[in-house]
Amino acid sequence: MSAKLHRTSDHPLSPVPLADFKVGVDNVIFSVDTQQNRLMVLVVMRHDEPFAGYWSLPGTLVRQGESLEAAAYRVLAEKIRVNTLYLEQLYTFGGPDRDPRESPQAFNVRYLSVSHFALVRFEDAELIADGVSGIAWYPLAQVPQLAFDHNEILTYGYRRLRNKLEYSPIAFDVLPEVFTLGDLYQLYVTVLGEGFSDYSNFRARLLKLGFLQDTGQKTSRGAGRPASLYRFDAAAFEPLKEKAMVFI
Amino acid sequence: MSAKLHRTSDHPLSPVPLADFKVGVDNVIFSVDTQQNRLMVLVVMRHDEPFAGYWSLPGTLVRQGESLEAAAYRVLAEKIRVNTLYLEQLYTFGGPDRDPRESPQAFNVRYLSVSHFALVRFEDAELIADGVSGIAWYPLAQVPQLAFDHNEILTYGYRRLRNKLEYSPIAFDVLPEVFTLGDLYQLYVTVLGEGFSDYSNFRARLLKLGFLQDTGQKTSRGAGRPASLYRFDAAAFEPLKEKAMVFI
DNA sequence: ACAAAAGTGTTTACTCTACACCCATGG
DNA sequence: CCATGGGTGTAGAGTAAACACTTTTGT
Repeated sequence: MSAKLHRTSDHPLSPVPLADFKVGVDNVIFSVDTQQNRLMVLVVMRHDEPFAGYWSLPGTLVRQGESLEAAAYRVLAEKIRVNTLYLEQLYTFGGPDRDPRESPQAFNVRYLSVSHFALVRFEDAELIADGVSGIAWYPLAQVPQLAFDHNEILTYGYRRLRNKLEYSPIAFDVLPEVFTLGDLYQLYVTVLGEGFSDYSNFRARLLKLGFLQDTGQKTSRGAGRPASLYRFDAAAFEPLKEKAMVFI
Repeated sequence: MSAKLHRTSDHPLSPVPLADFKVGVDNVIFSVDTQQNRLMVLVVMRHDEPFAGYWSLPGTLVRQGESLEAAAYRVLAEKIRVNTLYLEQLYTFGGPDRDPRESPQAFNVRYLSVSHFALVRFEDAELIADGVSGIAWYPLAQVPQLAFDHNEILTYGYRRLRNKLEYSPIAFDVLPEVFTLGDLYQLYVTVLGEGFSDYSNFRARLLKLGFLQDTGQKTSRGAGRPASLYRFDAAAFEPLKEKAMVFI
C-alpha cells in the first residue's frame, strides 16, 4: 500500500480526503457432521445494532498490534474450542455502504471485512455458550438470511471449500489421526455432493497417489467387514504439492 | 465484519483498543510482450519516505466513498492508458509492522494492503510519464528488490496469474479481437514457460472445446503459411464456466 | 444364512503425449 | 526450391467411469 506518487494525492495537504477504516474479520466456519452427513456452518446471533436479532458469521474487529490472521484465530477460539482446523484468508469486502454504521455523521469511518474460511472437526468442536450470545451450527442448505453481506461471503466460502477439497489435503486437518477410507469418502460426498465419484474409483485413485499410509490396524463398526485404518503421510504428499492434483 | 458479541470488546467502553487503518491498494500489473516473449511487470519509483528511491508496485490509498475495486482501477488509470484488461483482487496483507509508517508515535495508524492483480495488453498500454515519477515495465525475472513486502505480493500475483491462465479465459481479455492460435500459444508459453504443452496438442484441445470461432479470415506475417484468425466466443464458453477446465 | 460394509478387478471409452508429416507462403 | 511457420493425423500410454464381484464381519 505504498503512497501514491502523484503530488495531488500524496502530498500531506492533499485535497483528496482518505477514508479511515475499522477492519473486521469474519469467518466462514465449516464442519462436517459425519453422523448425519451434513455440511454445517457456524453462525452467531447479533444482539446489537445494526442487524440486532439476525444471525451472522462470527467476526470481530482487529485490535491494535493484532494481525489479520491472529484476529481470525481469536474469533474462532472465542466461539468454539477445537484442536484441529484449517484456516485461510478468503476475500476482502470493502465497498462503501456495506455497513450501515458508515453514516456520514459517524466520522466517516468505513468498515471493511477481511473474510476467512475455516474447516474444523465437528466431533471435537465444543461451542462456547456464554449465556448471552446465541451460537449454532446450521446445515448449509438451511442457513437463514444473515446480517450484512454475510450470505454473499458464505457463498464465496463454500465455493472455496469445494475447490480446496479437490486440490488440497485439507480433509486430513479435520479427520482423526487415523481414519478409514470410508470416513474420507463420506467427508467428500458430504461436501461435494453425491455423484462426485464412485467409492471404488475414489479409493483406487487415492491409494495410487501414495500418501495414505496403511497402519495395519483394522476397525469394526457394526455390521460389515472391518476397515483398514490409514494415516496421512505429509512427507509423501510433499512432492505433489503445487501440482494440479485432483482428488475427485 | 460484524462487531464482536462478547461484551468485553463489543462494548463502547471496551478496554481493548481497536486498530485504526488506512487501506491501500497495490496492483501487480502483468503484461505479455509478444515481440520479445517476455512477461512484464509494471513498477513505479518511490520519491517519498519510506523506501524513497525504491521501485514498488503501483498503489494508492483508498479515498472516502471509494470502493476497493474503484481504487484499484484508479491506480491503473493513473499509470497507464489501456483499453483491455483483466483485474481481480488478490490477497490482503495486513500484519502490523509491515509498513514503517506504523510507528506508535504516528497515532497508531495501521496500513493494510488489499492487493490486486491485473493483466493488460502490452501493445496498447501507454505509460503515463508525469515527468516526476519513474515508471517502467520490468521483465518478471529481472524485477529488483521492491519497497515494503511488494516482492512477496508479486510472487503471489504470479502464482495467481498462472492458475488463472490455466482455468479461465483471461487471455482473451488481453488479446486483440481476432488472433491466431499461434498468438494464443505464445502468450501461454511466455507465462507458463516452455514445455507446458506441445503446440499441436494445445491447438487440438482448444479447438475441441468449441469456444474459438474461426472468422474465415487469414493473416500472413512474413514467411510461413498464413494463419486463420479466431475470435473468442463468450456465449459458447458459458457452459464451461465453473468447470475445472484446463487449457494446458 | 444374510445383510452390510470393505475391498478388488475388469471392461470400455476417452484423453494425453510425443511425434511424424503435409500445406501454403515469402524470399 | 527451401526455410518458415500453420495445420493434421496417429500410435501408445495412461486415466476415468461404470459396474461386477469377492471378502469379512455382525446379527
